[in-house]
Formats: sequence, structure tokens, C-alpha cells
Amino acid sequence: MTPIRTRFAPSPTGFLHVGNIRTGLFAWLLARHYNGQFILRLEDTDKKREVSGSDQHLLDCLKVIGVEWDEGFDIGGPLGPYRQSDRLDIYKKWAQKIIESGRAYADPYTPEEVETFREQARQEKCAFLYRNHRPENPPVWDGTTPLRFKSEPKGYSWHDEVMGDLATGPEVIDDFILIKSDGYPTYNFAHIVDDAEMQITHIIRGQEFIASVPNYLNLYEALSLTPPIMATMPHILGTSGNKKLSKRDGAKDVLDYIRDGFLPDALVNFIASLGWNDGTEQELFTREELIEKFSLERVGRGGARFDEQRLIWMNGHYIRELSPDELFKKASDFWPEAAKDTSDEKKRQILSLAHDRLKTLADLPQLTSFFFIEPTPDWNLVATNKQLKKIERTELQALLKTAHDKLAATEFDEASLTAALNELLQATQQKPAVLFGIIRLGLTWAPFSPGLAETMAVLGKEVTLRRLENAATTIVN
RNA sequence: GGCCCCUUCGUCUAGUGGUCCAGGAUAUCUGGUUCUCAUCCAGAAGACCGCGGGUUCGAAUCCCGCAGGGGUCACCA
Repeated sequence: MTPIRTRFAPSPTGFLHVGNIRTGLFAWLLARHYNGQFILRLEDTDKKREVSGSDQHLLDCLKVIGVEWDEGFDIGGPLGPYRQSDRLDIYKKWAQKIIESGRAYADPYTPEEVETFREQARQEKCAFLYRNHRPENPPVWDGTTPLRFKSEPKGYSWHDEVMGDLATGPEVIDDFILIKSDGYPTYNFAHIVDDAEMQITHIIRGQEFIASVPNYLNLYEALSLTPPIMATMPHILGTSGNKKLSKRDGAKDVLDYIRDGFLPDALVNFIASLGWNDGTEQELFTREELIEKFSLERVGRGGARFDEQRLIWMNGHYIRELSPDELFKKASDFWPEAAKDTSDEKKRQILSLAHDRLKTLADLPQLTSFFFIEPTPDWNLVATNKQLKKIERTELQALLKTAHDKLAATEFDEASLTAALNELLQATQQKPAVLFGIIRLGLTWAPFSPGLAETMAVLGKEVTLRRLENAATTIVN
């Protein structure tokens, strides 16, 4: 059995959002699953829509999530070039072959004339078919006009690895453009040539192409090519409505998610589980498990909504699975500004307290800022606390003072601090919710924070005592 | 409008004729974990399986119709 070869063939027309990258991810998973090859091809035949720099951006997005290709437009390979704009001669050669076999002809109409035909079809509320206007004696193609495929209308039935058995009638077959008047091939032509030359065995693409497949089948026949196996992915839907995810619904690219503190592994797991599962109740998959278990047959046919909540949950899970060292490395760009002079050792201590609490790495500042800067007392936090708001301010003040004095005589390691807190509880006869509540606020002035003893241990004796004293003196206001 | 595809808890999904008065996860809510938040644990609520007909002793699962949604009908991919 020949090894399978899949490809991801994006266009450099902007950014690669998470919906689009899934197609690439699945193609990659399939290739790896069967120990085949994964090829990265750049489909840059539309000069008008090209956005400069987006080819590099594509590479960055794929690299950051750990998708690696065996041949590609950046690294080359035996069947290149892999950038379509570098393959113009190849398309010309194939075009010549079709012309010679009588299956292509020069399009003599101006775009305006074609638009008139199209408008007419619209008025009659029927599908536009260029072949109804096929010229009887087209001029010899000189490369300045579009070259059209001369189709042979007929019905097709074919198998799609995801969608199952599909069939259409001859009414969908039309004469489409192979080479545009600017000399560049259309996607419709170029991808067929490229997939053949690059020996692609499986085409994985979005459902916007499904309606064109019969036309491709017609062209494969004209070219005497065996079509690759096809797999059509349903769209990923935006957070609202039923349209496919787009930039307009706030779709972000992979790099945006990394910047927002998401982990590549979480992203990969999440994107893979949109529309795919292994048939068990497993939700979390390592990269190796995905490769091992992935199959096209288990890709769902319906569109899946991109639910960021689920991604956040998954990301929290992957963060918790990180070792302290790994987390420290990954978190390096996410520390609050005020942390820049803090030692790595201190940061590691702080990070260990925040570890379980992080949903994304970007949560780090709000979880830890009081370790780096003096928090501003916010008595609203007391006024809205359901235990503390019932207590007289003077009593809270007394508690803070008692705590201060007790802690002044305590070693600042976690065990001693825990013991001291317990003794305070005894001595004051207060509920933990009150005593610990006011101490916690006096120390952090944050709506939430790590456990008390750990927090004090990291803050250190000097800072802890100063903050408690400060809280006690400002409380009268 | 033609053609094609899709349709199970809010969301991601399991489910290929009986073990499904539909399971898991997430999100939500409640309780527990000496304080908050998070984790973890326990529990609750949440889907008349898009609707209507069949077939069958029996259907989320098979068939037919309908509806809704989506895609496509480019010198874009």
C-alpha cells in the first residue's frame, strides 16, 4: 500500500482563523495516523486578494500548534515547487494538453457580457450555466482571455469520507475557467494539477467546495486522472447565528489565542474535538492519542459551534497538567509589569500559588498583582462581603490588630503560619469566614487570592505586618 | 430559484432496531473541602432525539414527506 499523502493548501489572503486551521489539523492528523506525508502548499493565484506577510503568518500559526509538514512552500521537497505562483509553467503545460484534446477553449466574452448572462439567469431564478452560452467557434486561445474547460454534462455519484455517498445530476456541470486572463490558474484547475503532481491521496477541505466536486470529477476524467479520496469538513459555526465562523464574529487566529494565554495543546485538543470524537466518552486527548485515534469516518457531518467556554475549561486543564517548570517557562510573557524586578525564585513561589487558579496564562496579573505592588484598600470589598458586612468596623479593626501582633511573633513558614492562624481563631473566638476574611482582604485587597498561609509566606513578614497595620489604620474611614 | 448537505440537553457530543422514559463533557445552580477565588468531590436541573407519516412486536436509530438551517450557482479560494 502506498503511503498516504495529505495536504493543507491555504491562500495568503489574510489570517488563518481557528476554523480554517482545523482542516489543516485534520489533514495532518490523518497523515501522521497512517505514517504518511503532510504537504503544505500555498495557493497564491489571486493576486488581488493577496495580503503581504500572510504566507509567513500561516507558517507561524501552524508551527505554534505543533503541526509539522514534510514538504512545503518554505522548505521545498521532491515534488515542488509548492507555491502556486511558481508553478505557472506547469499549469500552462497541462492547459495545453486539455486544449489539444479539445476539452478547453478560449472564452470570447468580456466580463460584462458574462455578467449579463448571469443576470439573466438570476432574473429567471435559475442557476447560471456558462455552457448555455458556449461559443460555437471560439478563437484560438492566446493567453489574454480566460481559458474555459469544455465540460461534458453528466450525473455523478461519489463517496466522501465524511459526508458519505453523494450524487448530483448533469445540471450542475458547467464550463469553468481554468486559466484566468491574467495568466494565473483558478483554484479549480490548479489544485487538480497540483494534487496529481504532488501525488496527494486524500483531499480534506471545507464544505464550500462540495458543490464543485462534480465539476472536478468531470475535469479529472478529461485529464484521465484518478480523483483522490475526498473528505468534506462541515463548517465551524460562529458563537451566534448559524453562519460559519468568520473574522466578523470575532474569530481569532491561533496566534491571537496564544497571546491570550491559551496553550497549543489545549487549542489542538479543542479544535480537534469540534466535530470529531473517538466514539468513547473521552474528552481530553494528548497529541499522540489524537494521531493514534483519528479517523475521517468519525468526523461529524453537522457544523459545530465554536464555544470559547469549553476552550477555557480545556485550557485550565492543560495548565494544571503542566509541571511547575513548564508553567514557569510558558508564563514568562504574562507577568504583570510590576513583576519585572522580582527574582525568578519569588516568581516561582507565586506561580505555584496561582497554578490551579489559572484558566489562561493571561489571568496571571489579576491573580498575582498584589504580590508585586501595594494594593489600594477597597472597603467596598468588605461592605459587600456577606460575613464581614455584618461586623462593626471597630471590631474588624481589633481583629486586624490582634492578627498583626500574633503574626509579629510568628515564623513565616507555611506550617507555623497555619498554626498561628488556628491559634488566632481560638483566641478571638471568631468564625473563620470573618477572621480569615478580613485578614485576606487586608493583605490583598483582591476579590480572590490564593490561600492565606501560603500568601503570607510568600509576601514575607515585613510586608504582611505592614499591610495589616495599614488596613487597621485606614479602617475608620 | 436550481442543485447539494445538515438537524440529539444552552454548547461540544455518545448513540448504526430492543441493554435509551437517551449517556458523557462543558456551562449553570446547590452542598462539602477551617476565608475569597480556583481545584477537587458529591448532587440538581437541563433533549418530548426538527416536525408529520409509515415499516416493525419494538425506532433517536430504517423508509417517505415537510420544515428549518447551511453551502453553491465568481476571471475567490
